[in-house]
Amino acid sequence: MVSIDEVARHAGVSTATVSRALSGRGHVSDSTRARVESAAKSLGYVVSSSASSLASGRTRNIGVLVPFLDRWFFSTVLSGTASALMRRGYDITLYNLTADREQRRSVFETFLRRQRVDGVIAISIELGDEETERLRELDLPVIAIGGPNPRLSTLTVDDVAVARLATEHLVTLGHHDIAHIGASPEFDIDFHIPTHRRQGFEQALADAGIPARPSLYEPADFTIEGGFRAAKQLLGRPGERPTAIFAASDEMAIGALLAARELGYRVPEDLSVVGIDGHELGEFFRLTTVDQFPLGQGERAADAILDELEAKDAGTPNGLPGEEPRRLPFELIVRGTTARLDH
Amino acid sequence: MVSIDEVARHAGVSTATVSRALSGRGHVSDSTRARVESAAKSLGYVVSSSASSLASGRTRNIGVLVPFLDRWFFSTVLSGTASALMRRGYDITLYNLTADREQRRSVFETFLRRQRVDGVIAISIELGDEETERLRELDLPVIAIGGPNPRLSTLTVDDVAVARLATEHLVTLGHHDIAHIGASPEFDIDFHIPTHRRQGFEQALADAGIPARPSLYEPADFTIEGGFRAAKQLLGRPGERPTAIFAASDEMAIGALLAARELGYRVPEDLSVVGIDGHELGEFFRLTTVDQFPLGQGERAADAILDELEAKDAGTPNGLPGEEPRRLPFELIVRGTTARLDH
DNA sequence: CTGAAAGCGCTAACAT
DNA sequence: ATGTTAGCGCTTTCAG
Repeated sequence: MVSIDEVARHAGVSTATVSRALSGRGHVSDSTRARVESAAKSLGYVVSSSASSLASGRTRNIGVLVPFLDRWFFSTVLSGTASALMRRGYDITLYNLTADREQRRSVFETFLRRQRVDGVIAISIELGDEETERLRELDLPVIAIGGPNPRLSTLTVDDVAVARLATEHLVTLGHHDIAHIGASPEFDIDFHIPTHRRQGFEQALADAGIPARPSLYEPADFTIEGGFRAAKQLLGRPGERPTAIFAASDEMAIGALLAARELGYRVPEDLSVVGIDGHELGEFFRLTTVDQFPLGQGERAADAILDELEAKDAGTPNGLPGEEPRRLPFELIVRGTTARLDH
Repeated sequence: MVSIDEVARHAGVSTATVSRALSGRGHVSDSTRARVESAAKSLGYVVSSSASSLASGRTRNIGVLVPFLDRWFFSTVLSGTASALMRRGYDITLYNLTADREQRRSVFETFLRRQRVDGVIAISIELGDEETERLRELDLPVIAIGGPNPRLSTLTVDDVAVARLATEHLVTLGHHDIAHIGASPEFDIDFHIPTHRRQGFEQALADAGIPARPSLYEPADFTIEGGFRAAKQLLGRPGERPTAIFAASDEMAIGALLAARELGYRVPEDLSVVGIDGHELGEFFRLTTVDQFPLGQGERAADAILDELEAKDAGTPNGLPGEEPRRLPFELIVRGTTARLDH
């Protein structure tokens, strides 16, 4: 591998000048810079990241924590993050937090402490107090998508408001008998999103003066299959039948659509269905949803952390932890699975 | 950040001994090792990756190239790779090759040359000659999933055989009028998988003495929506109608299933459908498919590269490039979308 | 089995 | 604007 002295020799300058010319830190005359750059290019020189990191303390690398790699939502956010980071010349090292507690611990106690990264982005991770503390001890910029977590900088979408919006849409269309597919009321309180979405659903009903009916709740696990099963229950059992279904994720909404179709219900004539997320399949299924722009979330997190890094570098730190959570946008997308209730 | 001398001081030994005790390279008495380990643990010491890499030339980090992050197949392979690497203490830095040619170039010319990784795994990337050459110049172990590429170590599934197997299944069930959804014959030859699958399909038909019929080919783009559209064409237009559909991916097969249902065909009574891949939704849709175990592919690639690294380290390099491509397993999974043709 | 010391390849004062 | 030089925090001979 060609090293910096070789470039220096070819350009007829010192290694310090090569470093300055190539990194853009410190002044170098235009003519020397040109000479250095051409020498570097012709030799195929690229700065060694470990040598540079060791000397400068900067790695040009961001650690990204994800809970799942193979689920649409997370991989889409990650995709946004990856492209934004790469655009700005940063590498990304990926930490996939698995169910294995021991392995998860090791990410916080070992992997992240190798001084391999300049900052950390945590994508929709439900962080324990200890984990949050480990992150803070890193003394690195951290951006969490999700939360809000008062001890970290967060980008968060207001899940209560999102669910309220979806439900209000149904109410506006005249629906009263609206079922809920998502977290059961006694759901694990560690995982907040499903609970928030249920709360938003209930708020919208309450605002409209519609009493909640336990028989219209059906728990499911956020997959297509889970939504399918839940909808089968809701639509198949005798007694009160909903005219609309609120599904706490698009995947479950799609499952519900499939179930309705299989039972012979026409959507949206006999049944309206609304989801949440902005899933890529939503368009195909003509699904009405509240889009939360996951790709954009990933990009924003990347930009936020790089901005913080640059500000820190320039000596004007912004984005202190503990600040107000930054709010992420969302939008109701009305497509073909919801319609006015026929009287 | 606590450094190695602190640990050395606490344990009452030299930094060299700390290094040896913690890395396991070179001999250290059991009692010293124990003292060092406890000092390290109590101080929360973790080796600095840049310092260690600079001194040793080893990074404990593998670069992973993927063409898409947000498509099921690739993110599943990646998931397998990530968990296997993490299990063995390796970090993974992710390079998402986008459509942007310039950015793609920069991955090969710059990002990968930063000496940040000990090896590279390329997941289903169609590498150009120049790119292959850049990879070889890195002088690092490289494993490509896909190919085969005679200039690289590859793990490849025999796509021709896979498609043949799926088609033979249909033939065995008595089908003659079998449609093909996938690459059109004049498809971009740069991207091999769709073409291989079409060839396997044709071989199976030829073996069974069934002439290929152009009207039973419908091109599609490997998405659910693409499969849906293609199946609508095949099943909706007047003239000869297939009794079975071979879809070159599970996603297209699922689209075809949905289209069939919408047109009122019963599956498998009126129409058999087979896919390829082993998609997570296959079970839900009762889809007959040829599974290629993407999670396992990712794990195998990780294990292969780590084995190569260890062998190299131990001075017994194996897995030279140019070797025979290692074959990946696949298996016909017969579920509910295929049945014997009714006469 | 352990310690001393010489780098690994770069960056960042400090000079000039 | 550029060069000199002292590290950055480890690993690895080389001695002992």
